[in-house]
Amino acid sequence: MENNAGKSYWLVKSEPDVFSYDQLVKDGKTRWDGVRNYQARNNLRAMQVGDFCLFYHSNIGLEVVGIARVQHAHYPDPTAEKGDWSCVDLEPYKAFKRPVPLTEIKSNPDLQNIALVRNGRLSVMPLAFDEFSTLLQLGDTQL
DNA sequence: GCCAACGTTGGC
DNA sequence: GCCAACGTTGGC
Repeated sequence: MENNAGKSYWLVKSEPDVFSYDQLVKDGKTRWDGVRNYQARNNLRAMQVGDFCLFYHSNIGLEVVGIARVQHAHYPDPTAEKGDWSCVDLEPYKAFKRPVPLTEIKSNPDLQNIALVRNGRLSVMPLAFDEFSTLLQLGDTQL
């Protein structure tokens, strides 16, 4: 494995009927825009190029389906007509061999602190390295 | 389709 | 600065 020192780990949500992980793979890259929540925005602003970002399907699927990577650090969100909003660019990194359902995350004692469990509404959230690793294991996937 | 949780707005 | 009302998100 390459040297991952200093990297941060994240999880982003997307409704797959709006934008799925498969679509990200097809497109090769996407602008993660439209975030209108300060906490989520601040998380976007903390992302650095090369950070890993788990991709969760909300509403439909309810599972973590893959890994994306920050391809471009934050810049002003061009879709924002007013206000101080940011976006980043993400690229696909690797699909999970096995999607990890929310039910499994909720029942795993090591994953009780992530915002997916604690605050169901936050769309961009940090993950501790241990949480990231646990999710990768559950997804039968390695970096 | 319902509703709980959360964030934002606006009156006072 | 408080808090009620409202809108949105997202699981169920």
